[in-house]
Amino acid sequence: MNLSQNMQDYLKAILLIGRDGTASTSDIAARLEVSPASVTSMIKKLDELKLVKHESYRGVTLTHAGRKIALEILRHHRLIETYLSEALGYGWDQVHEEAERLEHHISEEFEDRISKILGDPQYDPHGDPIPSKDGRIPPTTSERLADAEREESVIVRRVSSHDNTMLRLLTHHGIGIGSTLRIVSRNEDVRSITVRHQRKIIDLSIDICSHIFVDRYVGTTRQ
Amino acid sequence: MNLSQNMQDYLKAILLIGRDGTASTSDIAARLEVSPASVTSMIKKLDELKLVKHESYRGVTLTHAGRKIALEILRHHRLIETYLSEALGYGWDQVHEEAERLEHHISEEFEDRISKILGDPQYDPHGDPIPSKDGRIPPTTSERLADAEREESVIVRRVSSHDNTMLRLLTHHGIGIGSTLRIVSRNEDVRSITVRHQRKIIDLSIDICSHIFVDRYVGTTRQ
DNA sequence: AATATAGATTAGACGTATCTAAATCATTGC
DNA sequence: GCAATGATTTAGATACGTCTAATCTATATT
Repeated sequence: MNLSQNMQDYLKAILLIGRDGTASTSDIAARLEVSPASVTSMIKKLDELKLVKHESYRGVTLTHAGRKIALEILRHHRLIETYLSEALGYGWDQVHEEAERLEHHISEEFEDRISKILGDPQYDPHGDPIPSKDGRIPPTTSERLADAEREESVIVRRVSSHDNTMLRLLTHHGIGIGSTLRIVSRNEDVRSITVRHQRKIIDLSIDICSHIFVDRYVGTTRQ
Repeated sequence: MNLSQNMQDYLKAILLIGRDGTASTSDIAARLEVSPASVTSMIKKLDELKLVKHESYRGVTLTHAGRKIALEILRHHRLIETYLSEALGYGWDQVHEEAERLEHHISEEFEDRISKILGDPQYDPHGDPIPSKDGRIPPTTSERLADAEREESVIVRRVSSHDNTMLRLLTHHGIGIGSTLRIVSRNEDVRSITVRHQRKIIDLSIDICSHIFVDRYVGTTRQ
């Protein structure tokens, strides 16, 4: 089964859209930055290949075979991001674009070797889970910093954005995966949250906070 | 200037064909395993982009701009091969295919980082020269083991083949880049050369020997 | 229940890269 | 100097992935 890079991208997009397994044409179009018409025609081909199930006007879901391929590409992506970060010294704001291209072109050999060198990591530099070879996805928090209460302490587990500016802003404040933050105040009027991080007081927009996933701090940490 | 992967492959092929700068349609077709007709139509496009100069029925040469791109791709290829070999533990018989795909998809950032990590190497795992960023090609020998005389001693500098079987055969005999060989006899009748390598007597076909480039041994070695 | 609207699909086109078959050119042998 | 041969180019077709414009469907509103 040799799929084009584009087909792989469609499958990955459908996987990542989530919506309890179903993706709409416009979801996919927005994500891949193509027209809805292009999505429809590609969906048709993927349906014929039994990689997705398409119900006209109702959305599309991955079949088992399609999901398997999507997970493999996602694994490639996140392993590559991790490798770029750990082995080549890339910043977490630089890894996405490079991985986006390379994910389609590495061999299984390459995948296995970098995974092994990295110690078979379960999370990438953004805290996103790396699917295992057999398609299992490590657990993740779905609590958003945006929903945290005043006086709470949280640990940053995942930043679900590939927006370089946002990532660099966090880096600038010294905030990364594993950072502990204390919520000083919620400023609903200006749509921001003030946090304390290593003695520094930082004001983060709700927009940013909704991309930051956290564990409530309870004295233990997940490695 | 955003070139398709295919266009890059054509430029690289023209560069590698050598023939004092000129490549014929059939040379390129053979190398890329496409029909001569496909080559003609691609050449036409590259000519319009001023990347090659095409004289109908007479062959094609790279322009300065085209050569620059071809050298960049070649640099990618050989750096990647070197990286796979040095950092990821690939054998020299495994690196070509992987590099062939990846060379089109790495960023300049990636190129720079792996080059630096490797100490800006000048030769890849097969001994082929890695073009520098400014397009210079390190020197190489053009003396073939196939032309060496009885009683001579030589040092293997380059193996100009990506044939896995051939490379594995050499590995099996412990022969690699830098190996010293003594020519025991030339066996013109059976088209082979017998060499001594670390006390072992090895019989190599002329076919293989014509892919092995050597320095005559004069007591000093090139690093 | 009828209609307005948002979303999805179809129709028809374009650009890229490939192919086969047919035609053309260049060279070499006689 | 011409014919034969081999290489090259042209012509016309196919497959892929994209687009815009037009049409159709589902659903929410009144």
